[in-house]
Amino acid sequence: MQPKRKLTLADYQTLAEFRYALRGFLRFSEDAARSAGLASQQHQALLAIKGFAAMGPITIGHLAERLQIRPHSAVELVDRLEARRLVRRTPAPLDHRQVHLKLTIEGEEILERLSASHREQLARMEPQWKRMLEILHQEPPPGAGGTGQE
Amino acid sequence: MQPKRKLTLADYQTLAEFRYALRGFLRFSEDAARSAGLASQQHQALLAIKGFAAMGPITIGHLAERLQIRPHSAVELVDRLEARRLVRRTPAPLDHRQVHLKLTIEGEEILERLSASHREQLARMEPQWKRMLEILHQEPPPGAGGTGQE
DNA sequence: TTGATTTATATCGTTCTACGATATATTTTG
DNA sequence: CAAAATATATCGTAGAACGATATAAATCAA
Repeated sequence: MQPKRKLTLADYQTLAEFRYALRGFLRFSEDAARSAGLASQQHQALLAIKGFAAMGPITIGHLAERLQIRPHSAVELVDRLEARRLVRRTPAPLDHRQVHLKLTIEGEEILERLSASHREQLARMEPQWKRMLEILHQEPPPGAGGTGQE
Repeated sequence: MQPKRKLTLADYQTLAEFRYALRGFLRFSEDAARSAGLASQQHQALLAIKGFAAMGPITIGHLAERLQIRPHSAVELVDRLEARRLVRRTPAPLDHRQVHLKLTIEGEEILERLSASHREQLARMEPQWKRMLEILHQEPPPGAGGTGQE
């Protein structure tokens, strides 16, 4: 359970840089969603519904799993999306407890715009992220752990 | 401003997979922070303070920039951290408007534990993330865009 | 130096999202 | 058919960030 080696200042810096990059992406995404009139989680829900489509219509429970939230939180999220006419609930024919979710035309349109800009942004960020992930992955050679400062 | 090519179902799936992986990491991080008795943002603030240390003591304003939040939100975050004795404010000697932030011993200890587990988790996730980022980066050849399912 | 402007931090009230606890409807099990 | 399990829904609460605004310190203009 103990870490294999002591963390150096450089390790903290790398972790902090990674978080900074992550925050940068999340802010981009949040701003993009807000520009489209959505909360970030609403955008992510649209994407999860659309991305699941190939496996059949998604239920509230599956949506919750994809977003890593509790099912009853997904209920509330879908409530908001349905109020904005971006998603529609349909009772599942086989199991009447379940609800199937489907994007409306408007939901599809908003998601398409957001997905296009996200794909571009992720492509832009890819080299930086890759570099940071590699640094985090590899163990530095012994004696090479310094502060890296000055 | 228009996307270069139409998004395929596979594109949505890849974007959704990427978000799913991201959510997975964020949930891991949130759970880890919660286990240490912290909110996720509190953990991220500790990391940002520590990671900035090589560039000198961090101010509220710099912390806000690193976390991509407004300065007055950083104030509130630091309020909570100081209440838990994880961070201490010190008036900046040169500019008395500024405040310098420093981790307490307890703050250092908690951060060290969390950073070690995060480094391991990121190393675990690295291959998957790298793969997804590459897929998002490269343009698929024309006619190759399918659903990718089954 | 003094007064105006800018910068850094702080305070207040509000909003959003997720949560725990709980409820209802439907399916499955015995 | 009754009991247990599953899926979705409702209600009240809490945490974090925000906009608007306030205060203190530094800088600039003349």
